[in-house]
This record gives sequence, structure tokens and C-alpha cells, in this order.
Amino acid sequence: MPKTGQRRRGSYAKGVAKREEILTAALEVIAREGYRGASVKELAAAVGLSQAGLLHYFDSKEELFTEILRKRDELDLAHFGTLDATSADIDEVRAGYLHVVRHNSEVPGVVELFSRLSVEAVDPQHPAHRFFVERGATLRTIFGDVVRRSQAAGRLTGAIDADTLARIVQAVADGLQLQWMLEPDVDMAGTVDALFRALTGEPAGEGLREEEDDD
Amino acid sequence: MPKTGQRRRGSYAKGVAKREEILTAALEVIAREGYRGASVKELAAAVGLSQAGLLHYFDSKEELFTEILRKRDELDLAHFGTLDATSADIDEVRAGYLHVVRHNSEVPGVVELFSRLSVEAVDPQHPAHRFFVERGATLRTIFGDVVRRSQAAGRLTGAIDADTLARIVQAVADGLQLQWMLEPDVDMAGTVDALFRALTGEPAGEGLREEEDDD
DNA sequence: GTCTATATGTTGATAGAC
DNA sequence: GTCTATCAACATATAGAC
Repeated sequence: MPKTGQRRRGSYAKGVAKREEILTAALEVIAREGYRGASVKELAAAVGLSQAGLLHYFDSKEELFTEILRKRDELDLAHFGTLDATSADIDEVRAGYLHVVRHNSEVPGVVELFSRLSVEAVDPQHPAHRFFVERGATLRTIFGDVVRRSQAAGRLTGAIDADTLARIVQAVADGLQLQWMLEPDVDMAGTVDALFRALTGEPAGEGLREEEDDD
Repeated sequence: MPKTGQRRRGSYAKGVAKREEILTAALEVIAREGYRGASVKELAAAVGLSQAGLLHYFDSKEELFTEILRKRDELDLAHFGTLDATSADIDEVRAGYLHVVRHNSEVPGVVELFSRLSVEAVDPQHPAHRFFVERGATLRTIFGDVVRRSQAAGRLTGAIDADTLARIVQAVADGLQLQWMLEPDVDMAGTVDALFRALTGEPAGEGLREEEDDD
């Protein structure tokens, strides 16, 4: 089988490129116009294809949506992932994470897609199941590692196990999304930051300065 | 219009009673057999009615499901609510909350229904929207009040605002449900309790003793 | 109050032409 | 690779008989 970057049988390379292009476009549409019941047909129209044309690139609706979220993570990682997960300190991880959370506040449709698929992927047979399991594990590994290092350095309370804390941070982020979707006034980033503040024993009202967002 | 408990035109009282009976039965079915795509037709069969027969008591599927969750809360409150929210101390609230979380671990179908509807109710037009908004507000009020009292009494870190902390506790519970549905090995109660432990500055490994569950 | 039957609407998926 | 056309599968909601 031809590998990425290879030229033989250009149709394959072209197919992959087009796939990525579709995913990026779909993500932009959802980010800009929200997730309004997003059927395959609607998404297809939004990216300039017919329903059948779009499904030519994906086995099913579920796979399509899963890949959109994968692409989302890929793009987010361009920010969050500029740090080296094995050596980054808590402030870097915290800042990167807050950046992502703030960005999410600007793309409700993407957050809704994520939340919907999260629940549907509960079924082990669901095409997105593995994606969510692995995504969570990766996220918690990054958090867990930095928490461990911070605890060792005395910067973070040792009252709670590192892996448990990592799990809690993930839960807070996901749970806050639900609250925020229900009531958009909820300040996701502020709340997450307050948690970090409390955990690092930082004086109240301090917080991390807001960065500029970049879309 | 006849009020509850009145006898004239018994059909009304009977209708209400039957409604409650249906909701209780439906909840039991979901608790016992899980939420497997639960269509109105399936639920109807499970409670011994035809689809149309069941919808005779509810305006729509969405209303039916909302009422099932309302009934769930009503029953949970029989445990969680034995305490007086305006005077209960943190240990009581903590114990009651943990009890509910542990109970949830035994009824995955109910948790799935809750999570699904949570996301769908994001739309302000959805029949369950108000339910979830009010439910969250009530929950956070209870938590916020007890946190405030505990902070005043010096039992809880003052590093974080009481209302923010209440929101975080709610978010953790909801977020953990997602993790647990995806991977049933996740220990929801243990994780929630670890959070309480850290917040109250309790020595690690302490925790609240597990109670017997009662179904 | 409950059932049978059906109207109605969607959607995802596929076959086949171009 | 892309479109048109069509399918099959459901599910909810409603009408009307009993």
C-alpha cells in the first residue's frame, strides 16, 4: 500500500488530501454555524458536495463525525501541544489547557458535537468508542505526569493522588461544557482556572492572565 | 379543575396515579435492563402498554423521558434529601451525595438516559431544558450553601469561591459519568470522595466509609 | 383508557449513470 | 469522483375503533 507522500497512483494521495480538506471545512462550518442537528446531507451541502459525494470518503456518518473530532484535536494540539509533555511544568500545561478551553467557548457547535458523540460512543461497538477511550487516556497521562512532578516539587497539594487528580481535571472540563451549553453565561475558563488556583495554593483572585485568541 | 386528592371525576386522580406508576415502572426497567436505544415503543412494551397507549399520558417522547428523570430525582431525594439543606453540615451533604453517586453506579441505563437528555436539552426549545437548568441551580445552591458554612467554620479551604466550588463539584460528577460510561472500571464514588478529601484537608487514604446500598 | 392502523417525516446508505 | 435517484428502516405522532 502506498504510504503518505508517495506518488504512485495519485488517486490515493488525492483522496487523502481531499479527506483532510473535507474535515477541515466541516469543522469550520460547525465552528461558525453551530451544530444544528447536523445531518450528513447538511454537512455535505456546507462543504460543497452531495450527501452521496461526501459519504464516498467515509464509511458512515459516525466515522465522519469521529474524524472531524480527530481533526479538531489535531488542530488544537498545534497550540496545546507546543509543549513537551514529559518536561513541561504545571504553569505551561495550565496555560495551554486554558487556551483550549477559551477557544472552545467560541465554538459551541464543536463542543456540542463532542458532547453528543461522547455519549453515543459509550457503546463499545460505536466507531468513536476507541477514539474517546484513547483520547481520555492521553489527556490524563499528560495531566497525571505534570501533577506528579509538581507534587514532588511541592508546588501542588499532595492530598490527592496524581492520577485521580488528572481524572478530576478532565471531568471538570467535560462537566463544565454541559453546564455551559445549557447556560452560555457559565465561565468555563474562569472556573477551570479557579480550580488550578486552589490546587496550587495560589491566593484567591490571582489567576492566569487571559491570552489573545487567534482565529 | 380538580385538585390532587379530590374525588370528583375519579378519572383525573386515576390518570395522575397511573402516570406516576408508569414513570416508576419505566425507571425500574431502565435501571434493570439498561438504556438500549429506548424507543417509546420499547418502553411501552416494558410497562405493559402499546406505544399509543403510553403516549396517551405524555405529550411526547421528550416529555416522557424528562418526567422519568424527574421521578428519579424524586426517589433519590428520599435519601439525599433526608437532610435539611439549610443547616446540614458538609459531612452530611458529602455522605448523601456519595450515596447517590454509588447508587448511580448500579444503574448505568439511568445514567445514560440522563447524559443523553442533558445534551439534547441544550436547545432552549427542548422540553427538558428548563428541568436541567433548574436542577443544576438547585444542586449548586445546596452545595454552595454548605460550602459557605464550612468555609466560615474553617473546615474547608477558602482558596476558592463557594459558588465556583459548587459548580466544580457538579461538573466533576457529570464528567465522571461520561468517563465511567465509556470505561465502567472508573470509580466514580472514590474519585468524588477523593476530591472532598482534598478540599477538607483530610489526610489521604481516609475517605468516608462505604454504606450499604438498598435495592 | 387503550389498542390497531397509519400518516408523515427523516435519515443514512446504496446503485448506477456520467 | 461525483451526482441523481431510490431504498429501507424507523420512530413519533395521530385518527379512529372498541
